[in-house]
Amino acid sequence: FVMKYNYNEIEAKWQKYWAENQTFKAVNNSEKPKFYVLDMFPYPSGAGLHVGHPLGYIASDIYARYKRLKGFNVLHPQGYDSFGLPAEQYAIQTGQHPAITTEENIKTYRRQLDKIGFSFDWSREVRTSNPDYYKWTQWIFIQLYNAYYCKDDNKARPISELVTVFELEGNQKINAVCDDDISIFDEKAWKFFSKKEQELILAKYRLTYLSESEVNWCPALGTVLANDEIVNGVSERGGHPVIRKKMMQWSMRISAYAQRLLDGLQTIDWPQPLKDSQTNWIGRSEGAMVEFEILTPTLSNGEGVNKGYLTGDSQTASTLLPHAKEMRKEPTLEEALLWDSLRNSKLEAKFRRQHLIGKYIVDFVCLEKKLVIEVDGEYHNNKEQIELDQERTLELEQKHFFKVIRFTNEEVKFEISKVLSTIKQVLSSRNTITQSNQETSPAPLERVGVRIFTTRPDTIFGVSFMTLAPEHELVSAITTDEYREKVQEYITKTAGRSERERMADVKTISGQFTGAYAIHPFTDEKIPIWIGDYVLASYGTGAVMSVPCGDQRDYDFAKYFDIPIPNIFADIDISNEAFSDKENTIIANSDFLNGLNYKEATQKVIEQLEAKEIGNRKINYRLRDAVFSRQRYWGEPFPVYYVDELPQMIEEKHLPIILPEVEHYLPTEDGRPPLGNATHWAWDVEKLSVVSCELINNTTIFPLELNTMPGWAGSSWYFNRYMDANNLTEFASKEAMNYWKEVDLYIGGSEHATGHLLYARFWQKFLFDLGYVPVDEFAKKLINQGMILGMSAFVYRVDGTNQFVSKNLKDNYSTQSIHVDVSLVNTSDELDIEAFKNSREEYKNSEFILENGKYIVGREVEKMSKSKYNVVSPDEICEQHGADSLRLFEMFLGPLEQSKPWNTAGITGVDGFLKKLWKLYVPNENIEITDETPTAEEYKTLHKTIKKVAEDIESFSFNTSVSTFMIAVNELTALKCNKRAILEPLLIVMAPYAPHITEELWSLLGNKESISKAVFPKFEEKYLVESTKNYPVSFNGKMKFTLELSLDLSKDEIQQEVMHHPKTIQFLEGKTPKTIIIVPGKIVNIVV
RNA sequence: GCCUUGAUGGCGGAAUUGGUAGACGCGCUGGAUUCAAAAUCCAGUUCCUUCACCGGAGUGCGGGUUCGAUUCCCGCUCAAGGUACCA
Repeated sequence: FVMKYNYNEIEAKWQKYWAENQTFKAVNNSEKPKFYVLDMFPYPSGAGLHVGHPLGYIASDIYARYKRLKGFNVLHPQGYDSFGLPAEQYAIQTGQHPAITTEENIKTYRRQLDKIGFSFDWSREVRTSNPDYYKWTQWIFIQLYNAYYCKDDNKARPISELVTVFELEGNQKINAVCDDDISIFDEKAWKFFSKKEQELILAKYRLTYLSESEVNWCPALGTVLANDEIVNGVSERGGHPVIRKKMMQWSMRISAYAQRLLDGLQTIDWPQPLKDSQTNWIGRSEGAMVEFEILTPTLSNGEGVNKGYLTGDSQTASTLLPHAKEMRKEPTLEEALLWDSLRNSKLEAKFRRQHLIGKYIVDFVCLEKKLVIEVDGEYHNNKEQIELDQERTLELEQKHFFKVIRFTNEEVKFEISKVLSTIKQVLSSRNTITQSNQETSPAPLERVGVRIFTTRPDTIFGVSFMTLAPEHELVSAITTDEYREKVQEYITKTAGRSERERMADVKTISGQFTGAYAIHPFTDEKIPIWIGDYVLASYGTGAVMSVPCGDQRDYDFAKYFDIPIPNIFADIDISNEAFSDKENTIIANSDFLNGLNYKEATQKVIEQLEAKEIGNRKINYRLRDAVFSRQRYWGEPFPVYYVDELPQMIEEKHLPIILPEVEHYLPTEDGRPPLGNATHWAWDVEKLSVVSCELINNTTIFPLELNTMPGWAGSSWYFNRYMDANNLTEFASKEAMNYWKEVDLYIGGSEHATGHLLYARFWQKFLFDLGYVPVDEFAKKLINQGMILGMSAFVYRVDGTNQFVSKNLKDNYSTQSIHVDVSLVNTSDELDIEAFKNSREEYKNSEFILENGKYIVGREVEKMSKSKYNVVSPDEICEQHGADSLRLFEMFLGPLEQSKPWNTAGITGVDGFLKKLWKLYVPNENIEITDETPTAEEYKTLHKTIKKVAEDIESFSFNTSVSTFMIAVNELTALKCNKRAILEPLLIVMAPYAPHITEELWSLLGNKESISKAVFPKFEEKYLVESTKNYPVSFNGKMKFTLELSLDLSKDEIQQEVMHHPKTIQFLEGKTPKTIIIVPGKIVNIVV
């Protein structure tokens, strides 16, 4: 019986033992302190794991095992983010159900993970595609739908509270996050709104809401594409045209949490670069919102439009306005009659006639009271016309929040006094509407002005023009006839370029004057209004005040179009470029701002703007609400059905709503999402179940939502589910969550910085607001593991031949480099020529130009990927070197957070170490151990190892631990140590890194229980105390020799010893030192 | 452009509050063992000069602070990642 280090056998044995004994199962209550170590769960792709994937898992596993040894109750779970695109695409190609391929992939993943010996508690496994799991994803969605964000409390609250307030006093006092286009209404108006109108208003407050947003639709592929799947306006795959298509989609009001997401970063220990990218992504900028009044020459002749009573839709305004003028000139008899009566009666409201609202010209309107009066002609009996009128009323009421009342010609002609009294009555029931409630629009809605956001309100006197995005809604309304053609031409030109093209091409300056002018709020000067595509419609208000002296883009624009560049900075030369240094700004030529610095001037100008009610302080965020709908099959279905186009949540007790079966995984031919193919996808409100689509009658059976949720839905809360993964009645029990609270250590890739990690923080804060989770940041500490890069290998084909030339001879030829599979190359970069020839038909008859009888391949570090033939699988490493070797080697490669190339050749180092370790315990054929007292030297080695490794693990410096182990084993081998008092604790220290070999040796030493139940040895300083120090003696800071001296010596005694040393005398060459620096226990430095 | 991180032998990397630069491992060179190979063991391995000793230079580049700088400060170069006409 020979005890050999047979890693395959040993590793299989212990993996089986751990599984059978449920060694790593965590309990939800314990005397021990808790510790939660989490990995980002993987998407189980068909390709399986490569050696880069387990890097973070190994690190977290070491940490988890270490914490167990340190006496913690450790939760270390694992699961699968199993909804996703690749399975769906595979399904489209093969017809194979994504659930089946996903299941297969998970099996592969599990097998691969098990081989590496992780200490996961698999009893808590989650899969996002599992109905028991996505039931709760749907549940959270419903909670979001039923909540709004209250700015007074700075948290989410139930939407039902909002309804109560609306019923009592309307929305006038509500301070909540909502859509920009909300209007003010009182309780009477609220009651006046139809159910549908009320729902549409509530939608503007809900934390998840439907809105029309654009998607990239590729008709040829019949699918929606992500931005990065489009290159130059055509699909990356196939090069088919892509069109922008508007679709009703769910959005998440993450913008409500912008400030808290920012503030929360202060409280969590996450990597600075990651915090920085979240900070940038949220993009908070402080400044002011300012409204500039517009002079609109074309409109100034007409009635009621010169000074800002424009309510028309910019798209149609230009064509409708002349029409309205015409109608004003030639009113019908009835219109004229009513107009006179309205003016003569003592109504306190001001009416306008033939006024543009949205895309309609209404007969009479009182803007202050938001009341529209329409007089119908004789065609009102026509059925078609009635429908049109209804549509018109609906839009005016819902979109523009006007009350519409109608009279017939007959009523006006014969019963004018009754008509007037009705009008009076309605007027008195309506509150005066003067202000929109939200801070982004401080001015009355009816005023024509252009609102801009600026971070430099202090430079307002430097404004010499304004620029609007070409898509800005006011553009066509303000453009003068003189410039209309050119403006239209410019708009058409820029619309033809995609956002991407526009962004890529930042050098070309382009723009067009509109003919319109704004009025400077302080100087009353005329400011020309331009349009230019350097202004983005999607940021701020889509309009800027251009201060060429203070902003380089404005400067370049002004230079290009010969617009004046007034200088408002004291003593700054702006003849070559703009000056944008806030810190060194002193304002000049700016009336009441003269002489002030950036901060003072900003403060003062905002005060003035607020006093004049044309502007206010404003914090703007770049963060947009997140689109939450995907036109995909393999995702969570929404628990939503539609009644009269209004979304309805399915009651929580009927969840989960299970993903239906479909025949095809592509969208339907008419462009509906894949769930449009489902035959059973309708909601029966009586049976309370999903039924056949054929039964839809829109009275009791309604269509279900066809979109599915995005990939980040399931991953935004899974860390909470692990705390109580098998709970059937709650997403996790209160007790479990109060015990585990949050993740203590989260390890994963930095690529999730602005996706998963931001959304997950958002959901956690939301769940916290509603009292469902105990903390509002889900992960205390986060570490980003670096990427492991592949070492690609290349062969060099001589152009136009079937000859391949070895690396160092290739410069003599004209060659093309071709990726070659790394498995065909040995550790000395030599190509296995026979294997290469057989690898592909086209290489069969290749010839080779060798160097020294060998073919040497070229090497290059690249991302590991199948297409580069540089993938190394952990399976083959486990097979050939063992899991412990793999674990140690991955850690040994370098600092966890750095990216580094993989080179299998280096693994022999840790292989050798493990063999030496084994030999230390089993020097001959049997384990040899004594209970003798160790020597001081042996103790010293052990304790410095304990100290270093504990420090390393706690500072995530896993690579240095491995070298510490090597040093320890080398030293103890040299000492021929076989003392139990040394070798037993040493195993415990190494157990987190190399769990299998340590378990085996631990049991060979006679221990009955798993080493993972042991206690991490206590470090004792006394074993490291030294009596002497080998002092480095430096001259002018350069070390020249060392000198062994007792640590008891005083400074003076050290100086005596050093100065009398022959080497010192030699180096001094007879000179007297200027100073002698002595740091006892550290160094001696002689200055000459 | 902006933000972040980094730059140390042939390679991966170490040096924890400023105190012996290059730990540990790979690779390479030489040796032992072997018929031979693999495996194992021993020695050497920053560069320049030298047979060797001695000596000199040296942590991306240029300055500075300090008795002493890979470490702190200023200016620059390059690389990687994030982000972007963000007003």
